[in-house]
Amino acid sequence: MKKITIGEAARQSGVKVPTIRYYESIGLLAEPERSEGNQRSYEQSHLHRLAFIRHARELGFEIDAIRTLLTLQDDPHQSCASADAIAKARLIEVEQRIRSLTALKAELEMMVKGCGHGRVDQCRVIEVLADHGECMHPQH
Amino acid sequence: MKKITIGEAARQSGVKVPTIRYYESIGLLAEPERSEGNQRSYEQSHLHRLAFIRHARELGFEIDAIRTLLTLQDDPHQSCASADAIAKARLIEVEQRIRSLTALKAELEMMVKGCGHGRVDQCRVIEVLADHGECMHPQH
DNA sequence: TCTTGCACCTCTAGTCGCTAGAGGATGTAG
DNA sequence: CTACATCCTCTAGCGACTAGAGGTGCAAGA
Repeated sequence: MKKITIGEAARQSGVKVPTIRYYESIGLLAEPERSEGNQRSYEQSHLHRLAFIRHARELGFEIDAIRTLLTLQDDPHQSCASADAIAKARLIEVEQRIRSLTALKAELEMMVKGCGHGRVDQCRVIEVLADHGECMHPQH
Repeated sequence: MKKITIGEAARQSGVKVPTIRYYESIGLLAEPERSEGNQRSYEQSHLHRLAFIRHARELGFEIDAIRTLLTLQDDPHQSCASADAIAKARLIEVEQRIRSLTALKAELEMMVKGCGHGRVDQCRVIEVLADHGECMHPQH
């Protein structure tokens, strides 16, 4: 068993050093052994954990959701209904976010296209912002 | 000139009372007159400002970008190149965000569809999170 | 062996854009 | 005159980190 330093763990997992310490401080990652000089010394299991966390964060899961997913992973005989529910909830969030961003994109495109690159008083960008009535999506 | 209280301003602008005070504190909204009893008393100009800010926030512009846009609006003879640049930058951000969310959506759909609703050890949700190699988009 | 220099340690405070709550003053309707 | 809503200021909290200060550990070269 070669010891894995926090820097090495960061390199292998793609999670930054301070973030690893932060995850430990909030109880998301188990405290590793320490070297004689008080430096953290990780096992492979920690690296798996970090990879899991990182992937989940990239998918936009919140820390609390990840906490739940991790406890589920630790008890493989449990029903995966909760995991399923968490993922479904996240999926709905993502779909909603995409819809709203798509509307914003359309509005921004109008603004940018309408900009005559002249003076501010003829600028669609400023104008649309100032007068929401001109906006394509007054419901927002 | 009837006086507009902060509550009334909040109702008309759709910006919450504490948020209005917050905008004032960071210098985004000019300090209004005060009543004898030290209560804020707004003018129409403040309401226009608030509407502008709110719309810009809904479009996802950052406070600093809004600060710039507001100073541009105050000087209508200036070139609107900066406004154009800010809006374009925001558009690019939004497009990027939509692309990445669309990828996440696909991955989440795979996870949810693959979940057999049984035990955790057969669950795609947990499995995909744990093993990034199974992920559709290993580049993220 | 000494020293250089990077990586590590803890701790606090800052980021963004609000939001919540305490504790008190003001304004208005009945 | 008394409720009661609304207002005031101030501080602290949110999530998920990130930055920096001030100090220690450790491996490699001279």
